[in-house]
Formats: sequence, structure tokens, C-alpha cells
Amino acid sequence: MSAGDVADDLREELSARQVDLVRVTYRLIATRGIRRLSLQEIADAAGVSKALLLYHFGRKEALVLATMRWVLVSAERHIRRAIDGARTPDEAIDAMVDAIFTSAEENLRFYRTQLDLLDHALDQRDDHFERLSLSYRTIVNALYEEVVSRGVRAGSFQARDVAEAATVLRAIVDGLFLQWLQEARPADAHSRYRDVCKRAIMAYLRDPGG
Amino acid sequence: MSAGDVADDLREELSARQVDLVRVTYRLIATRGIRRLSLQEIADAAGVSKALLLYHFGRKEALVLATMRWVLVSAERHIRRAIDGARTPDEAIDAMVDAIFTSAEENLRFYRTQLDLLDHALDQRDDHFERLSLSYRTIVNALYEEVVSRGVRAGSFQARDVAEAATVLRAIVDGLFLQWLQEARPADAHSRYRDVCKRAIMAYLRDPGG
DNA sequence: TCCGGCTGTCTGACCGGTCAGTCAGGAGCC
DNA sequence: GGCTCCTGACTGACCGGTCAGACAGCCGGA
Repeated sequence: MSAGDVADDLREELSARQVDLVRVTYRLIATRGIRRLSLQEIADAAGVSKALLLYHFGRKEALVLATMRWVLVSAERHIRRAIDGARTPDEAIDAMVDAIFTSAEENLRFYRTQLDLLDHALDQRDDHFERLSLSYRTIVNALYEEVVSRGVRAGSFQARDVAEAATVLRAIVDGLFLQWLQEARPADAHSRYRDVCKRAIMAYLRDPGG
Repeated sequence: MSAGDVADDLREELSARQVDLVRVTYRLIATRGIRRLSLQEIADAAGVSKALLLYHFGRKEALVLATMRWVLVSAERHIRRAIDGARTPDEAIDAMVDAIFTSAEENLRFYRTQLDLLDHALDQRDDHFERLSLSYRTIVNALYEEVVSRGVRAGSFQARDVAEAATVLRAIVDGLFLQWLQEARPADAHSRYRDVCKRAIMAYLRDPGG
């Protein structure tokens, strides 16, 4: 699969009205999770009728899919900007982790959405979600690989296999978020997890001889 | 919270019949996820009536809870045995990861269940699932801490903070499983992820001076 | 040995509620 | 009139949970 195909999978044309509705949907995901979120609840929150959602998106699944696409595109852009602005490999890691750990509120929404996406993707019946999940994973892994390989070339990082290192970085980030989500008071623990994440990645990548 | 409290949360008395039903339920989770699994489907798979499930467990939630408890207790015992049999810190990591990466089929079931547990735990309304999730997390983290601190005392591992290292180990394991779950052909990738897991943990813990 | 009552296990039929999706039609605008 | 945007009322499917009662085994008494 080429990068073009992946990007195509994420690209989508949404009208201004649709973006409004997608935004409302996204805001609600954190509290209930998509599965428990009825169209009626979304409609109420948006101040419109339930039928309007179906008018604009046809099916609930399409609304959910559009919401996820919208979120993932934003996330990718956000991380991309962060690493592009960094001048050294260490700075890139720092900026990237900062870009990922934005705020407790935002991360709660984002990872809840990610979990919902995974849930849908694991349902093999649903090809759309599976492909969306794959697209996002491919894109993000490429970002991680870029950061690692820059560091390896600069002699700051050690990695026997850049792709594997990217996978591990991804695992550290996602795994920490999984635990963070379960904290009794996520907001209080947010900055601590961000620091743990930075230290863990550095410990993993740091060249002992460097 | 003392270790006793945690263990109490996991302990439960199940009749032989209940264990039968729990086993059937667990077997079905991998394919559909608990949420999409109706009592009728479980009953059909078990060859009994739906009403029987309610007779033995009262509510669907209780059946799900019992299934999760049963699975988590088994998992904890399994890991515990693995690390107890190891003679060196490196061997302990190796045995532990092997104990976690049992087989593609089993891991699919287990992590699907974990995701379902997380999903329920994030629904703040549901105190039972939140506490079960906490109990399991506490127990597993203690196991990880034990392995790390043994290695630190033996001079094999380096860790500025044992609890933090345990968190990171957990993140690596869980994060890798998250990605493994999304692989196109999980069965084929299983042993590769297991090896990546071992290497990642070793790279993270390895004392550069050792 | 037979009988009547009791208990624990199990079931089919049914109920109430929820929810995605349909449809006929209204309001404003060109 | 025709178009887009929008709505309230409705439908059909599904699902968790209830309930009255069936059935088998057991126990104590005659």
C-alpha cells in the first residue's frame, strides 16, 4: 500500500454542517463511548433532530466513521508539525511526546475514540473501520520511524531495526495511555505519565556508548 | 489497599455449573466482544436456555464479571508460576514474556476480554468493573516490580524507580498487544511480537555498564 | 416399596424498553 | 414549482430481564 492510498483513506469531503455535527459527536465520545452513544443523544447535544443526522450521514456508522477520520487527520497534522519544528533528535522526541500528551481532557477524548475504533476494527464484518485503523497506524508509524531514523543517523539513538523501534515507541505511548486512562484521577496524573513516557523512550533509544 | 483486599476482590465462589457457563462465555468473547454478545448467543452455544444464565447469575453484568474474574485469576497464576521458576533476572523476563504470549488464539481471547474490561471500567457508573480492573492492575504491577527489583538487586538491570519501570514494562507488553491485535494475520505475527517484546524490555532495563 | 411433598434446576412465553432507520410532509429560498 | 434542509411520528428488530410452571431427585413416613 502506497502512502497515497493511505492518505486517500483518510481524506474526505465534509460540508460545514457535517463538521459541526462531527464536532459535537467527538465531544460526546469521551463520556460515553460510541457504542453507548445513541443518535438521539448526539442530536440533543447538537440541538437538532435525530433525523437530521441520518439525513446528512445516512447511517450511524457513517457518522462515526467521519468523526474518527476527522480526529485522526487532526492528530496526524498536530504531531507532524511538532516533529518538523524540532532541531535535534532529543528535541524531536520531546516535542512529539508533548504533542501527544496535550491535555487530560483532550487525551481522554482521543484515546476513548481510539479504543472505539479498535473495537470496531476487530469486528471483522466492518471493513471500513479496519481500513481506517490500518491507515492511521501506517501514518503514525511512519512518523515514529522518521524520528528514530533521524536520531540514528545523528548518532544519538541506537536501534537494530528502525521499524521495530517505531513499533516499540508506539507501544510505550499507547500502553502508558491505557494505564493512564484507568487512573483514579487522570487529570492529576497526566503530566507524570508524560514524563514517564519521555524517560522510557529515551532509556529505550539511548545509545549506551553515546 | 492491602494485598489482601485486592485478592478478595478477585476471589469468588463459583459452582461447577457456573464455571461451565463462564467457560462458554469466555470462548465467545474473542469473536464478538462482550458488548455485542447477547445472552441468547451464549445460551445457544452452551446448549441451554437464556433464562438459565439469569437463574445462575442474576444479571448479564454478573456473568460478565464472573467470567473476567475467572480469566484474570488464571492469568495471574500462570505468570506467577513462570517467574517463580526462573533462576536469573534475564530468565525471569524471558519466562514471563513466554507466559504472557501463550498462543495467538488464547491471546486474542485474553486481550479482547481486557479491552472489554477497560471499556466497562471507563464507564464510571460501573463500580464493580472499575474495582476489578484496579485489582488486576495492582497484582500484575506487583509481579512486574518483583521481576525488576530482583534484577536490580542482582545488578543485571538498571532502574531509577522500580515502580516506574514496572509501569513501562506493562506499557510495552500491552502496547505491543494492541498493535498485534490489529495485524492482518495475528497468528503469523505472534512469535515475532513476542521476540520484539523481549528485546524491547531488555533494551529498556539493560544496565549500560553491565 | 410406594407415596406425597419439597427443593434445586431449568425452560418457553412474554414484557418493557431502547435504538437505528423510514417516511410524509413542512419551511424557507431560488 | 422545485430544491435543500429539516422535523415528528412511527416501525421493526433486538435484548435484558421476569415469571409461572415443568421436571427430576431426594427424603421421611406409612
